[in-house]
Amino acid sequence: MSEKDEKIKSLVDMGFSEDEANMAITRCGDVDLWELVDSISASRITEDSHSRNLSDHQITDRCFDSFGGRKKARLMEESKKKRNRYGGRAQGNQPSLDGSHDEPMPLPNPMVGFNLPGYLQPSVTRILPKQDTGPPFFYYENVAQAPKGVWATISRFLYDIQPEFVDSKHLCATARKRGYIHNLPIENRSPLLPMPPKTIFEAFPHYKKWWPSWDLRTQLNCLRTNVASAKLTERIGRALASSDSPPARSVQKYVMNECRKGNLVWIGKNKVAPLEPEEMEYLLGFPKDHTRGLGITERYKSLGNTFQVDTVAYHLSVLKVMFPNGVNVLSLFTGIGGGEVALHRLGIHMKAVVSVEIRKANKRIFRGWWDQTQTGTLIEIDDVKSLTDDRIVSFVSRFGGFDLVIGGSPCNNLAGCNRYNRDGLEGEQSALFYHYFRILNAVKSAMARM
DNA sequence: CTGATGATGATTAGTGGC
DNA sequence: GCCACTAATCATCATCAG
Repeated sequence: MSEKDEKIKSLVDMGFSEDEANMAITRCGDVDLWELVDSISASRITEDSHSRNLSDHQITDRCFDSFGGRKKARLMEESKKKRNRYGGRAQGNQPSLDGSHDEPMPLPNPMVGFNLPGYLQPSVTRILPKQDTGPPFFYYENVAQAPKGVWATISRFLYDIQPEFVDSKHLCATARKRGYIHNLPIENRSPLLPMPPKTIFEAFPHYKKWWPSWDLRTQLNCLRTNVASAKLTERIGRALASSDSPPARSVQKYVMNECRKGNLVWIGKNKVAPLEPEEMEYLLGFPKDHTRGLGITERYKSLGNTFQVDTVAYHLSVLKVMFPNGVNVLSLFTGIGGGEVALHRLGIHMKAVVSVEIRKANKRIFRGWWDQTQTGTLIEIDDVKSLTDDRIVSFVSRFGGFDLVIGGSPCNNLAGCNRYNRDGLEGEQSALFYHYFRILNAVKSAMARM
């Protein structure tokens, strides 16, 4: 299969037609896949606004501002340069030859977003262009520590809105460094109450008993989808048992390294263990036993992939006064329903949720929670690829539009702990981001015609 | 066939000495 | 600036037991 054919196949997989793919390649030449997507989306929306009633000034302005002007100029600029994927390990910090470079997207330190409850930092004020404010509101999430250039690309697609990077360790006892791009107001936010504990001992007081004085951790690292093996925790136990008290520095170093990597806690003398699923549910802001009923492996996988509810709820809290009668939600990559749990805990009624989630285990958990706690309408869809523009128009018509489009697209090909397929935003799963983009634009477009 | 288990580095950013 | 070092990280695969 030629390179061109592969690109066409990828674009078709993303939900574009073969004609559109061919035209984009003709227009742009031999450029990266994401630039082709950009080009197709630009021409789609430009056509859309041409074929529509031109008295709709807001939409017309919006399209030409966002795509007709800036983006085309930028495409010409950037299509000249070759992008340097990680893979050439010999290249290191090689400066770009033509002088151009991706605009840097540094992660803030401390990673506290625009503001956080209880932090007396200067609260950021931001003014979004009118065309980027809702309706609909949207909320997009992914891992903060993605490969270079990924967040710059995501931000570019999502209307050049600056990501809000937040480490959930500032809100709860476990780290979770994530980037959020949204068009929600950022004033007058309010946290879920009660505020979750921020330290390991506050969250799990019984671990004090066996916690050695030389383990200085007060918070846990990011909860992931896998757990340390029993063999590993046994090795740690043996190393400590055959050591002095306190252990030699080299032993301490080995043990602490493994404890940090595996998020291990002290459950006995010289005995460490990974967290239980129930403890993860608690740290992440879910109700007790939210994922109960799945196998242990599935529970860890589902929990490792979800939102930290308090963090997301803090951002979504501004919706409460805006929608006293409830919201219609389009939920992409729903997972176990972190966004919905956040809305529920905020006391925001969900009139209807259209949920797209492909894993059966997640669907079962979410459906179970919904049936027990909600009275609104739930519509389940398996795959973002099958949520076509036509179906979106139909849903928008049926529900009178969506108030919130929320979702975090797959991080598989972005996450640092992936040894095998960390190939960036164009990776097999992470490329589904472009469906988030496509679907969001389809919703905006359909709602503009209401 | 399905689910549980155990083993498997690299890419980033930051720090501190020189 | 350069280099050694510390540190964190929504994962994947082969294999095994049932």
